[in-house]
Amino acid sequence: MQQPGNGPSIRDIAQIAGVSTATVSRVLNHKGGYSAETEQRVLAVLEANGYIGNMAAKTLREAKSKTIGLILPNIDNPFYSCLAYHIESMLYEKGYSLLICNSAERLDKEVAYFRTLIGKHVDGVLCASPLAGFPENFPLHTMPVVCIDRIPGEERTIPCVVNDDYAAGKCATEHLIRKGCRKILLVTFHVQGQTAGWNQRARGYLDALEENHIPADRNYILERPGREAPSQEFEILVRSFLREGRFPLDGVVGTSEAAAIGALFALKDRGLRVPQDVKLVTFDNTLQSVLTQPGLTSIDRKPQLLAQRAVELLLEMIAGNPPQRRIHTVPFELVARDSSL
Amino acid sequence: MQQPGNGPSIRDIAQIAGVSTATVSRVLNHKGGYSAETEQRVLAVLEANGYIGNMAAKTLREAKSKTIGLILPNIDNPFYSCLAYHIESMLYEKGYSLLICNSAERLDKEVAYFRTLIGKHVDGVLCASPLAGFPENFPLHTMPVVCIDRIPGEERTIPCVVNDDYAAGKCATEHLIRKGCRKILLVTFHVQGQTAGWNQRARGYLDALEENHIPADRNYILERPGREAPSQEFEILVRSFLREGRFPLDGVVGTSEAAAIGALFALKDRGLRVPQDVKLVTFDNTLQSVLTQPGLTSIDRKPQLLAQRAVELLLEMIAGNPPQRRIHTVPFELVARDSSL
DNA sequence: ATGAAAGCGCTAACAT
DNA sequence: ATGTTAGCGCTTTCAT
Repeated sequence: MQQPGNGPSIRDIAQIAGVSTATVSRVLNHKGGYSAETEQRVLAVLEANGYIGNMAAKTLREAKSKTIGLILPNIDNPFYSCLAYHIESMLYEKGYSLLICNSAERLDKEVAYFRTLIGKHVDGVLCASPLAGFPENFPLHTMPVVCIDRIPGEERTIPCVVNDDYAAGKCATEHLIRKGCRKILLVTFHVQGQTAGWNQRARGYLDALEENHIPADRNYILERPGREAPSQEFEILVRSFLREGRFPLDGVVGTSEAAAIGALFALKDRGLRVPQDVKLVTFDNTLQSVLTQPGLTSIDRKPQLLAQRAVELLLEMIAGNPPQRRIHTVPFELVARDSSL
Repeated sequence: MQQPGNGPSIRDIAQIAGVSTATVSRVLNHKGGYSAETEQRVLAVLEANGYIGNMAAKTLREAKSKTIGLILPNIDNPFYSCLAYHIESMLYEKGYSLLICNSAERLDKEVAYFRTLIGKHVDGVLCASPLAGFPENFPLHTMPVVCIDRIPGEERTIPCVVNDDYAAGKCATEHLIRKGCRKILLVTFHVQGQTAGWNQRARGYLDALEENHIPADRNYILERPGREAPSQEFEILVRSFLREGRFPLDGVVGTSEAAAIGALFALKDRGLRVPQDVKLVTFDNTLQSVLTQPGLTSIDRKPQLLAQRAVELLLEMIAGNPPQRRIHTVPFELVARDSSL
């Protein structure tokens, strides 16, 4: 079979340089054990013939591929594309390629991708997904895996890098309370089968209310299934909440940008002014939060830091050093904008 | 060396099933030449032992990897992440994985990635980049390549899928003229060394003016180098244009969302109302165009169609059918919003 | 219908 | 310092 790009193989190079394949291999991998003169000659032949190593052969031999898999629910969501951007950037510097696996929130796709990744001998997997619902006997633990932004169920011992979602939910809610809000709506998504962030954010919301002696009310929690629902879905939810007219409202916490944007559009449509009538806080702080009018006060989850910690952790694991802790927390920051003035 | 996931190899399976590796391979690949009984037995053993094929071995043997490379300037730009989303989705259905290569507009990174892709024996490359400035002798043509959204220089015979950027630039400008604009600013980015879209869009802008007997004025063309400049860069450009105060203005064509958003912010800052004082048209029509106030009239470039045509074309080439035409044009559509009311 | 064996390009253990 | 060679897991040709 052909060499990639129809170029020369290590054997061709060896022949031209008048050495053995072993020597070429040693030079290629800086293993030492050759004279400076030989090195020069081999290097020159390599260069002159445009040698490109056959990674398949190398992977077959060494069982590593210099490739990392990234599983995420939706690359077209600005939060995840930002995460992917930083992950790619860091991995590139370390000589790794990135296989993108868009799970589209489908378990079957996620499982299938994981099998593919194993088959391709990736050196590790970064997973912005809870890994919930995998078959009992699935060989998840035969490879370094780090979860981002999701905490897999306790039965798994997979390390993860997350924000303190409980604290973030509390922080967002307290911000509104500090601004004088008392009737605060929580607009959130709902993901099955995980110890998920949203849950923690909702807990933070509830505790913030309680600590400030504001009675919680089930009617003030709007939930929609699925991580990646478009804002229109949330807009419908909030519209119907407003239509009933039974519930006074002066604040909204959206646990995703889609949730907050949906709420914003519903409020505007209803003639409610933000922030004068209703104040709004959201999560993720992507460019979207800057573009709306008013700009959205948003919990910045520091995607670059999440990416950095996750990559560091994964590379450590690949190097053979198991992580000390299971859960790694990255700080967040509330960025105040006009929506909660 | 180990099998991926420490699972069984084809030899283990053969042994357990009491057949030869050749037979297992034949069953795996539905090649025929075995009894129904044998098939059942092998299939059962495969299943029972959680066999996962070693793609490295297969790739080494067959010189194909069921993997496609995608080179793009910035995965965190909503237009490209949308493109990536659709490409991934279609390729997944066809059994391919996607290697993401974020060139960050750096030629060195692009070249390095291309070498890596060759080494990994990818079956083809999709490239949202002009492939300009590659070394003369670079083995670009040893692999199926399709360009998206960029037309590589004439010296290359690489097929591409694009919009008619000239027509789109003209369309955007004519839309403003039809709305009564006569003093129209073009805010655009500038990419070196290519027969680039922006160029065509600018040409369309100029021709639209000419055909409507509006004199073109070099002062009304604001250019910024680089495909991926943030909106702030364009905002600065437009601010200084407005600050001079020498130029009456009633319309702006931004050839990217960043350009238009920068312009919008600069106009607002200057106290100019959109669309009453100045009307605005942009390109790309991502969610961003919906979020600003007012919503932006935008040229929808149909990223899903671009992705679809590009993937189809590439898969055809991989199947051994060279494309009939070099340039494949995908329609665009102007979506009117409040910014040009 | 099935098996034996060669070989894809590379690395590493074992010569020398 | 350098060469020889086995073998990673797979497909395929050639036997039978």
